[in-house]
Amino acid sequence: MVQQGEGGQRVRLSRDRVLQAAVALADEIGIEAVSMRRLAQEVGVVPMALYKHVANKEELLDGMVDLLVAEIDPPARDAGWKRAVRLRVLSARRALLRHPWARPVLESRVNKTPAVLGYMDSFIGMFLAGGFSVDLTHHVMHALGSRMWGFTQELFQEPAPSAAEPPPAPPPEAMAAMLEQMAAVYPNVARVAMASAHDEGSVVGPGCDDQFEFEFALDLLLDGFERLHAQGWSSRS
Amino acid sequence: MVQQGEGGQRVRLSRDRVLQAAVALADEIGIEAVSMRRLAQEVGVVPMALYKHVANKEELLDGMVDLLVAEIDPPARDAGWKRAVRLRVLSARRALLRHPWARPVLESRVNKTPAVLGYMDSFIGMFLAGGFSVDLTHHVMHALGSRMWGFTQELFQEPAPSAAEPPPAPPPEAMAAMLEQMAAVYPNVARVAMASAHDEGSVVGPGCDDQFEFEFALDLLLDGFERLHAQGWSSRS
DNA sequence: AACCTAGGTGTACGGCGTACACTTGTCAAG
DNA sequence: CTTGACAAGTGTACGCCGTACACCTAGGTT
Repeated sequence: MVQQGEGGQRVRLSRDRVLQAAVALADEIGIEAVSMRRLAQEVGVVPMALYKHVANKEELLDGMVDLLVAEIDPPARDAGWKRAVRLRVLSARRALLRHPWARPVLESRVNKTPAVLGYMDSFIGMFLAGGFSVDLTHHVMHALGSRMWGFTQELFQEPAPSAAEPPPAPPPEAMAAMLEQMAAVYPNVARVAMASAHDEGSVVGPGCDDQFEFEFALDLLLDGFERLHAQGWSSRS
Repeated sequence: MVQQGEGGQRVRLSRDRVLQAAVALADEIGIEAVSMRRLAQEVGVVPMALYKHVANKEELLDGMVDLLVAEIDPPARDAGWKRAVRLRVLSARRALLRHPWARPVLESRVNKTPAVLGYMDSFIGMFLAGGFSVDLTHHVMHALGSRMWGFTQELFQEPAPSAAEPPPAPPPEAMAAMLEQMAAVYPNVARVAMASAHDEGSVVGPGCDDQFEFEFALDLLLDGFERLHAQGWSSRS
């Protein structure tokens, strides 16, 4: 995977090539396995060479987020605030699903880059353009929270696909016993887990449609926003 | 801080003492500074000694979460589902605010301990007891997402209080210039930031009431849930 | 031809989690 | 009181990590 020119001569590194490579690598092996050393190896260079292009690992991660943000569609024009917000969030979500590393990285970021601020700015702009008061817009952005980025803290997230293979699935009869025991100790969890599993034929496993859940909550919030907006809600009241 | 008995003799370690110490240490120095080595030093023992009480660092973090969960109040009795859920979430939030390390740790957890499952089970139970269908309960739990734990992904989280002191605040006139420039590039961000800052007299900084934002979004969701419940909503429709 | 400098190298340091072989302290049975 | 077993604590070591710092080197400018 070492990047080389025709005659074996090195291709010059650049900040952009470093960031692109980092994104590709994280897509491939997972963010927790991306180290400066591993990335350097990937671009065919000694680890310290990377530091000529990014100040440190934090800045590398910031740069990766910037690349992600660039994948999110701009706001739809003439669509009405609600539809525009919905479309954009779903676009963000698509970008996020293409890059599984992005969620934890976004969560960990503390300093906002210009690209991130730009995204937030234009996001806020959609509400303001829709006639929302500055006040309501503010609270509504908080209410959206991470949904602005196309994700929510998942209740049950399946363990990340890692190089280490998971323990072998227990045999079906043991599984049934486990389920029974589970139902005894956590009856409520069992009830909703069973119900959603039933609907799709899968006995266990996620058994619920991530995208559906996401849109369910998103629409619930958007409908709430609409109601508040219509009744001229303000935070001093 | 080495734990010793009267005559200087060691106090026996135990899993519980390890976990308690880990929580206290994380409260004090921040979770990112808690290492097995640092924790061992805190309890007056060599690092490897900890492994006689927890299998590895992951299990240590799981144990810390369990301690946190134990701080959350049980569901209120005879309060109606909405009030019960609201009270409980706010109790979780209080626990979370006492332990700033908990949010990132909760986010990173992948295997649910019995204590966590127990919390979720009784949480789900509040909706079922309120007459919610299993189906609606399922989606409603997803909609709550991390709010069940008393937090949401923050839009602007202030940098964690770390040992390293932050760069000195720029002089006020430079600040004004920065704000002006910011307003030019990110007009919408500037508008909502200004407005919320204005209300509280603080020129900049968070300038918005975390608790208020949290309750705003929580109530928006709960009201949405109520509406769906009242109209007998079901996911197949 | 001489020089400058941006980009790439090599070595090293202090941290991390934890495997593995060991000593030590405690307590129950003989 | 002795003994021996087992749990608790120790010491050393390995392979990772991010990155400071001094150095070399290839290209382009003068």
